[in-house]
Amino acid sequence: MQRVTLQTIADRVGVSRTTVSNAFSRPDQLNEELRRRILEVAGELGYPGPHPAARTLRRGRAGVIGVIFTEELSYAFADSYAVGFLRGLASVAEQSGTGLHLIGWPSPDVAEEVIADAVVDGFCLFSPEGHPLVQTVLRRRLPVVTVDYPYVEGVPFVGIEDRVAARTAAEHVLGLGHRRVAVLGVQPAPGRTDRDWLDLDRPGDLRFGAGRARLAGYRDACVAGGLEWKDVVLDRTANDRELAWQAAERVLDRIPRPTAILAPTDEVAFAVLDVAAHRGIEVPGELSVVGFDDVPAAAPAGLTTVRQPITEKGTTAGRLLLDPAREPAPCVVMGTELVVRRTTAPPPGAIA
Amino acid sequence: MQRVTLQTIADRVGVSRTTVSNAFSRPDQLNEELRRRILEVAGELGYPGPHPAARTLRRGRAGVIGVIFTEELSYAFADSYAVGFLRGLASVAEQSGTGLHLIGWPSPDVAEEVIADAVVDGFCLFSPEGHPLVQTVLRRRLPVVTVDYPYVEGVPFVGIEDRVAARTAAEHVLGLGHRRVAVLGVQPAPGRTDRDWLDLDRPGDLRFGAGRARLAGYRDACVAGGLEWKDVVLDRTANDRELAWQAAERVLDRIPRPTAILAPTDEVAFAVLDVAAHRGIEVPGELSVVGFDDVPAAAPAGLTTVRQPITEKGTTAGRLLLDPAREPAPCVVMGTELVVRRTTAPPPGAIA
DNA sequence: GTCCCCTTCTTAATCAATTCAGAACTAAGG
DNA sequence: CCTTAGTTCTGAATTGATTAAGAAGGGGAC
Repeated sequence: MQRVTLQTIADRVGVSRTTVSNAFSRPDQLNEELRRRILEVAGELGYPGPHPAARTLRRGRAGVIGVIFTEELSYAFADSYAVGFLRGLASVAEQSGTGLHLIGWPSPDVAEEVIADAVVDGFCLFSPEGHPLVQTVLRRRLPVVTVDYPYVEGVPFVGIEDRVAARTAAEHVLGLGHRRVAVLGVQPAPGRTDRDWLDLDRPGDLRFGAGRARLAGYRDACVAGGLEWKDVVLDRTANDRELAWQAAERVLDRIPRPTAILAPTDEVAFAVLDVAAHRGIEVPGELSVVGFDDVPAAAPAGLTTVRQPITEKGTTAGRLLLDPAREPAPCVVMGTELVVRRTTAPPPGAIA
Repeated sequence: MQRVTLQTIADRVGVSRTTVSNAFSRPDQLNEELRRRILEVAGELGYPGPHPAARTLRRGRAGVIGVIFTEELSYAFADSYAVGFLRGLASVAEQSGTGLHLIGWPSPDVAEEVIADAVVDGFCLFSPEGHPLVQTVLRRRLPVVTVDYPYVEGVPFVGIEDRVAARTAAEHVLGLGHRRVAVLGVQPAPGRTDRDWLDLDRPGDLRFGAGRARLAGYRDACVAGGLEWKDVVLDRTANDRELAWQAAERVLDRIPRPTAILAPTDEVAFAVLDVAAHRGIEVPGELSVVGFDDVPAAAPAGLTTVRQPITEKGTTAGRLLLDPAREPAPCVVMGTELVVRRTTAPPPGAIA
């Protein structure tokens, strides 16, 4: 059984391949009556429609943009921040009939292959933790926009001032009078690295984006507030419920216990709140907690956090990708805002 | 400036196009030294690698599967059930280097076009509410698996026994002694239909899948339990925070107030719990609530609900799609389980 | 010396469409 | 009657690769 192509139909109807193509793609180019006959024959033969790959090849447009994650795809869906971003991106993409091709990172090799093989019109690098595959992506010479990290000269960018934003969060807590402060850092998913990225003075590395920047912001505020950075309780975790829970336990078991915890993401902050509830530690009476992102669940939970325009980041990235390229490459830095809710208060024993 | 293709490189190096192709795709087919030279020239010329569309065309394999949603993509990311499913699907897809092409449904026309134009090796129809685009999808004559709804003869299927599962949920509540029961139904996103789908005796329609089945299950239990179906408070909502909230308000404002609410999804159940909390209605003292799905947030919230294997549905669907086709088309019906937690109890005034 | 195989490379066909330039014909305007 | 325009269709070129078949050359076995 031979495959059914435009030619098959053309032969059957007795017209040229061009005419059949027009019947599908440019109805105004042929007689309505003939077109009906062609479509009818196509139906009889079970023609699946013009072959998308052939069409893409000839037209030079795929109608799809690739979204690349630093982590496994499953992780992307598990994280509210990522989900919110995708929501924004999807909403502008679907307006122009553009699909999303999601690309995860099961292993560097596979990712590299998938990126090289993706039938797309452009890429969105969504990488809160920086992205080691930037070069692979740039090699494709397609429009690209990076989100959060890394910032690459000449490549459109969307992000926030992580360091500054983190600093305001820390200042809020210090301003309330806290002196025993703990800071949690996110690192890329477990096993991704064994280097001591908590060392903020080590030169930059694409792999550690927002996480390190936020950490640096916390330090800025602590140092400015008269705390020794080495006295601040420091621990690391990943943006993963299980690991965050463990980190929260470690920090809350410290003696003396910190009176405030700065979490690098809301997900981590929730883990801290859960552990505190389990331990019977009162929030904010005995413990203040600050998150980062202001994911949808933060408001109902009463979490004090730094709001960033999650969905808007997505829509902006989408527009940058779909709009005709501009010079110079746009670099959009969005605003953030500290949202004080019910998980922060003066430390116990403070004068009210 | 001419585009750089295999031919450009071939001419420059002085070899045939085939050899250059082999340098990229079949390294064992040529001399290592020559290969190095070819790649070097490719680098100098800024060759972006073999064109994916051309490659796909020739090879007949895209390395991508399309996932089609009944609703807008943004909605897909907002719903924990969908997210969980995608997580499962993504995990098996990425193992075989297969990408996911997500296709939403901004409007029927656009969706139709996107489906026709998607460069994919198969489709997964993810449609808790049934899917009017099945025909469009089948026309592509690619492997397909439908999830939840609809079941199409000859097409692999993954789902659960929604009606039976819903029935056990209702039986649980009735068994506790509740007689004033309210049932909420999900319908597709607002504006998708104006037909009275709450009429369970109306003949089936692809558009109304799990929602109606669950509703029917609730009715089964009520009728069997000696309640008149017309005495059961019935309201409709969509699987959307805002609309669910409004529906919950309507139902809780009824006089006499229902003592138990059966929600068609956990998302809707959460809305009911929120409204109850706002109204100062005690759960489960004054009101019992049952959800459906057992999304991750259900456990911490203590929600009594029907568990279905969300992520496993995704992995199963993925395997069905990627594995060589089998005859007859597999039809996987997965198990469900009532999980009783802290949102259900006997009605107020019942004998303890 | 001949035969056979292996490695390395080339030629030509193929994948399934789109698009540009132009042909054939009809209809209208002057 | 000639010109111009408009509609409808065709032929050939083009998109950028992969692949099967085959040629050229070298080396080893007999």
